[in-house]
Amino acid sequence: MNIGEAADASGLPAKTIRYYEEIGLIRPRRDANGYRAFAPRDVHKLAFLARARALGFSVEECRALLGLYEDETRASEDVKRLAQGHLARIDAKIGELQSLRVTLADLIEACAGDHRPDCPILADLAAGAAQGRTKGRMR
Amino acid sequence: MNIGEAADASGLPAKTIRYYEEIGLIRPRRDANGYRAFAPRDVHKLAFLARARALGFSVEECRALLGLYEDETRASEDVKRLAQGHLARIDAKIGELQSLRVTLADLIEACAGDHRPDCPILADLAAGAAQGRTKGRMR
DNA sequence: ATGATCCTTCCAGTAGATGGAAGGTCAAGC
DNA sequence: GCTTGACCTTCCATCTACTGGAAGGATCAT
Repeated sequence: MNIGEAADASGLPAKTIRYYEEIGLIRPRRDANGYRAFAPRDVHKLAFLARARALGFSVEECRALLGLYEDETRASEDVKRLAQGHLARIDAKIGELQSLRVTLADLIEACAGDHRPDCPILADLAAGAAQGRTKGRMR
Repeated sequence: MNIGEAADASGLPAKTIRYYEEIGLIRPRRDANGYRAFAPRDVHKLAFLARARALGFSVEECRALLGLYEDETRASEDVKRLAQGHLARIDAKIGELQSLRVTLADLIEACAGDHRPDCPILADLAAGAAQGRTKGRMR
């Protein structure tokens, strides 16, 4: 199976597959002509990686997950811990974004959005660094 | 005012300030010795940038915002449009993360997290690429 | 044989900094 | 006057996770 087929089968672009080989996530053997030859097992790993990346795991986390996946003697505890760490980061990110969202939505609402120059958004950016938030929300 | 002071005053690391100069966001003048000399106006711009970046605007959006801020004849409409675009991207990102969060939390909950190798998380990653989701949630 | 479509490697670029090396400058203290 | 240390300067490398493209070899269909 050449890289094109492996790409179709795994859902990853060929470029990405080459990159994953470069960083040592997979090691497909090579045909006599130098072409990469993907065994079903390789394609399976690629699909695993694609799914793990889609769930937001970092490439290094994916490496660890793949290692655990291939280790018959793994403890599910290790997998769970890894996933929990990732979940915690996602939650942190969501919280961060929701906080931004509130501030930004307030500012947008306060802005007339017409042809005049007066703008609470710019006013906040200019003053906000000092401390002022819209609507005087201060801690 | 040297870069160290400007950094303290604006809340941005000196490295970042140099970077912002490099990409043309600010143009502090130079003292005879080659040191950057920050006028209050420069520091104000840096603080503006720090706040805008903290709100998640991209550097290019910050450039545009700074341009609007300095343009007395701006229309608040333009600022608002920019901010609305950013808000939309934040909302999209939040949605994406929340979706990941649900899947991941389900998987984590299903995982015993003990010393045994059986693990629904790995099972999902291995099979998930095909289509299976935990709890058979399919569209 | 020829052209299209594969495949290969290698280099560069993306965003937004950050770290570090090598070296110039300045103010204080002795 | 000289050293020490805290500044400052530039330049280059590194990070994440790819992606784009150039140059060239291999394969396939006609």
